[in-house]
Amino acid sequence: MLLAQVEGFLEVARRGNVSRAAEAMFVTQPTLTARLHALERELGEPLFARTRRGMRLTDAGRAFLPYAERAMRAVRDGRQALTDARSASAGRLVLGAAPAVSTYVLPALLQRFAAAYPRIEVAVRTGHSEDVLQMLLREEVQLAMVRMMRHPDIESIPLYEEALVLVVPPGHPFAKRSTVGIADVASERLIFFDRTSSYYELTQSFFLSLGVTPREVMELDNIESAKKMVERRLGIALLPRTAVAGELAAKTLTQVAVTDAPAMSQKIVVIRRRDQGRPSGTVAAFLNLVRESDPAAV
Amino acid sequence: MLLAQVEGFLEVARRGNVSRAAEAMFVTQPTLTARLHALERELGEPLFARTRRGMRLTDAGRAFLPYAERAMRAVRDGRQALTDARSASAGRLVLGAAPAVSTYVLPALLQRFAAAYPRIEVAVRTGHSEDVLQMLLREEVQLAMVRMMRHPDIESIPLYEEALVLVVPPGHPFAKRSTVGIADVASERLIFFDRTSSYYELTQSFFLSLGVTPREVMELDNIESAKKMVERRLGIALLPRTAVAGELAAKTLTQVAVTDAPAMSQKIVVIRRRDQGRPSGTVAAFLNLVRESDPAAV
DNA sequence: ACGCCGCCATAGAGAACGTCTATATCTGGG
DNA sequence: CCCAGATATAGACGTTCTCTATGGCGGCGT
Repeated sequence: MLLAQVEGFLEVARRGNVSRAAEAMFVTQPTLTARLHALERELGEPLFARTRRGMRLTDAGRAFLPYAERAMRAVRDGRQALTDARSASAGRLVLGAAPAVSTYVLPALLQRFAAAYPRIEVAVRTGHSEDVLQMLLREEVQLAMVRMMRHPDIESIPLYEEALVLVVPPGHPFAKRSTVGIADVASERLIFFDRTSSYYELTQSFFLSLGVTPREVMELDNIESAKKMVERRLGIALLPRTAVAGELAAKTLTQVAVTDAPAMSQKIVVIRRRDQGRPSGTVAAFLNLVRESDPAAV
Repeated sequence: MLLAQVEGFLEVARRGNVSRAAEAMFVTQPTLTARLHALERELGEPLFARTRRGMRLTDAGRAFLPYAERAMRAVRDGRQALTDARSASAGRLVLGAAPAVSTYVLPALLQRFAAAYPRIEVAVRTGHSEDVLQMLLREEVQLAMVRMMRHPDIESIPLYEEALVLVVPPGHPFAKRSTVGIADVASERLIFFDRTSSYYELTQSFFLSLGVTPREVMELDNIESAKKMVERRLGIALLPRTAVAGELAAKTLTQVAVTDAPAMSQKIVVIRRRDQGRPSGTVAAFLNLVRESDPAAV
């Protein structure tokens, strides 16, 4: 069965006249007649009664009519759905994100995304990078923003570089010095966050590689609490730069450069299943927005 | 767009494998590949991501999937609806009927019809034959059971012959005589029914043609009341045979033959719009039942 | 490391069928 | 009595669909 036949059936049923229907469909009358005959042959029943005045539906035709309309509407809507998806004017996007990204980077990004694509519904699932990767592989999320990881089935798009910066409370002795050495840091009371996070490992290995044993004072399970501890002068901390941008601007925290320390940072990337072809629809829309974002603004 | 393409899309989406899907659809793999390519070309977007392991839906493919399913389901259901209609295993039938038919003939007919086709929904609209004809022409009913009428746009199928019979109460002088003459009848008190009915005209013209003026006693607007009047010995009546079959059997009324009267009867037919082709579905089912009915049983 | 197997894509030939123009057939109306 | 307007039919043409055979690419097992 051809959709052209179904369409012809509907057009003729509407107009009761093959010639006019053919004209409206930009085919000749014999063509449309042939389509109707083919459809009737396939269905094994005449759909029209031929009269001198034109074509009238038979009982069978009347019975088939609503289904034909439904089928054509489904195809039409399907085309429209693809157009919508292409222009990303509507749809749904499910993102995964590591906690730091979810808390400090995504809000601004999603604000702009929602402004650009108001009809796209967005959902975010947060978890450690490894967990989010699993979500992506299970196709529970379409995109994920996590620290760079290698996996054969994913491709990565660089997002930004997340540096760990040393923050101290205002008035701290370090705040007055333009720079401090790594040895200075190790002798301070340090505040760590989230032992299960990759940042924790990063920080630890950083000190270990320098043969320095940090004087751990406190360990919090989230960044926000760690910031508060520093603000209350309970210690100093190495925190992701994006997580303290607000406090630095508000001068409730002060950043101190560590001169002899290697750059402590990890790359944050957007990852995507490699087997889903070129991005399209809502996914492409989000990636475009990410790409055209001013990296400094992130 | 071809339905074969949509079907192929669904099959491949389900199995994630062109070769298996092709096998299931009884075509070769290159054929199915071509169908998918054609569909993607027409929609202007890849629906599948080709991987080493097979075919995976892209975002666009996922967006299109529900519409494809809907379209195929509509076509499948449409086919089924036609099959149902053909076997008349389900559907709807709207009948028109003259009052006498509706009251005395249809019940038995519909009882058997409902038994044979329990899933067919039946509606009956009653009116005088002329009005029912108009309903048929306006396609408010599919079939009508009325007295025989001529109209260029309808065709008639003989149903039965409705004779007017003379009925008298038991114990009436006529009841003891094997036959009565027309003159005897005219001198009795007669009960007529429904001045607007064709039976009324038929009866009147019958007497007039014989130069006899009936002594009208009573006129009721429905047959049922007329019967009651006769039973209460208020007169005798010429009534349709089907209307008094029950009373004759129960011996609450007695039929008397009128020897010198011409047959007073009219033909009851089933009529149908001529331009609706050969009957099918529920209509054909009803006509078949009518045709195979024992005429005596009506 | 090598070859085999399973995957989809491509090429080319042949058949099928969809579409066109032109014409036939029927019927009601002027 | 012919014409207008309806659908059906015939035959030629071209597209396109489907087939067989083959290619290319990776993974997996030996």
